[in-house]
Amino acid sequence: MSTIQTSTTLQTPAKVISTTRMERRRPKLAEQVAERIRRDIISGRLSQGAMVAEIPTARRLNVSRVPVREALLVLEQDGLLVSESNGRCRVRTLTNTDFHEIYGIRLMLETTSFRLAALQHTSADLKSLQNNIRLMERARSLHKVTLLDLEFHHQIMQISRQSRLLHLWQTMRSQVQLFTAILQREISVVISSVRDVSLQAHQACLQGIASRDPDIAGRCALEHLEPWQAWLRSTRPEGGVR
Amino acid sequence: MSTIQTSTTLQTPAKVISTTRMERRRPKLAEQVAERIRRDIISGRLSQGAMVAEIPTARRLNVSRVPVREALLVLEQDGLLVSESNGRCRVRTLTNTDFHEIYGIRLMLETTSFRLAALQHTSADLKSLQNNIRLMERARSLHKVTLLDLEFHHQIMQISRQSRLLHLWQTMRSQVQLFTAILQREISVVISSVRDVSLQAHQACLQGIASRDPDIAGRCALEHLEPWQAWLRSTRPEGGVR
DNA sequence: TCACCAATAACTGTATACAATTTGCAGACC
DNA sequence: GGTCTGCAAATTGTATACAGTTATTGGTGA
Repeated sequence: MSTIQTSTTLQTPAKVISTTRMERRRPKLAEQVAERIRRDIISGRLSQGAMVAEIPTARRLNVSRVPVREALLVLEQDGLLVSESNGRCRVRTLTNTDFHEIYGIRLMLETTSFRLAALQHTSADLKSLQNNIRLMERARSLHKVTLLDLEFHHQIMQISRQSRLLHLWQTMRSQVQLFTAILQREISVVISSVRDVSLQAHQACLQGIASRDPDIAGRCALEHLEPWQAWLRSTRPEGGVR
Repeated sequence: MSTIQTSTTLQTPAKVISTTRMERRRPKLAEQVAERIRRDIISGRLSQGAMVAEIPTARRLNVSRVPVREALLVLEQDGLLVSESNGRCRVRTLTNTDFHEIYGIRLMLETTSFRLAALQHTSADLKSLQNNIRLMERARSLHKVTLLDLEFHHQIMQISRQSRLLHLWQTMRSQVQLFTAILQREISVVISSVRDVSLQAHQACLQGIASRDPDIAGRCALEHLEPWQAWLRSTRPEGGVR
């Protein structure tokens, strides 16, 4: 009993240690468990409000309770779980208010990162972003497009070179993913249109950052997220986030 | 072996369970341990770069390793500890770059909360802030002033009524406290001057929020934090945060 | 004196054990 | 039928055990 059982229906990342003697430590079980539960929540296999108990989870994944406990602690920090007063955990239920909140927080973080990126980027950074755009042009699945989109924004966070900003983003990232996944399940989206909209927006973002003007770059963040805001407002107008 | 030993030199919060059958659960050991280590770091009893190992800490606090492990996980999330590739934890060492970063993140969070507070506050909220100011007028110790200052900003976060903004603030809060504590240890400050400066700034903040204009309120956040920024720049100009 | 190596001590990662609490259910009682 | 009660099962909080890994120390040879 030492590795997560891979026989169930869920796919495994199979992140074996790269043999290239990188300074990469063997991923702790807790991390694997957290990642697995995270995927289950985002994919909807664990539905909102579902209880996530330590013992059944540990049994299901064929590990002891200790790594599960730590995983749950992390997932609670990430806002995917809420712990009740009796210590039990449930998958967080997202309301429309939560959607607005997540949107607002994301706007705050991205505006800051865009501004910093505009001030601090190197030509290599721009190339990297350009590459992401090229990859998205060729993407043929919604999943791939979604991943590349997230990666694009992550790259900009990294370009801003602020470990704490990146950290806050990582904290919110799971919720953003959950948010996106839920929306995609609710509304039927067409791959090509999503990709084209994203591409257009990303190209604008890249230009804004390249301009080295933080105000222009910051406005790009706002404009990129605006469509979501509009859609949210039309769905249910629930107090302004900004 | 079940409660944190209180015999050492460190004071204890003595947060006994309120017998008033509140829906308040008994605080877990992990939380108490985390709080204790947090205090030790902020107060400087645990110096920067010091190793915080599980077994000695568990022995010192007279608990088992499990609560300590969870506490360390939380404190790492809070940015007070960094874990090395071998799994060991050290107290984070703050450089001047970190000071700038923390200042920048705080400015981002506070600007957002000030804007939201301007839009959403009730008269009770303003009364509460006013009360904080009154208490500070009477404060006679630097410690008290510092606590009230933090409480003032915390209140504004709460007024903005965004659980995730509050959560990100809580995540950064320890580092802000550490930041402040270190500065106060480095530069000799006079109680009355700190209090007077804070009071003046807080009064301006209150007015800005009361104006219900998010732009004015946001500018208050900037102006409140500006002195720190100036001081930081004069100490060592290290790349603009904004 | 310095480099190298082995034995040992200490620490982390994970599993298991146990006590206290909570939940759920079955049957008694109104 | 509905509600109360008490027992059994499940779950959490904490402690301990054990294996594998890392740091340390002390000694040996050049």
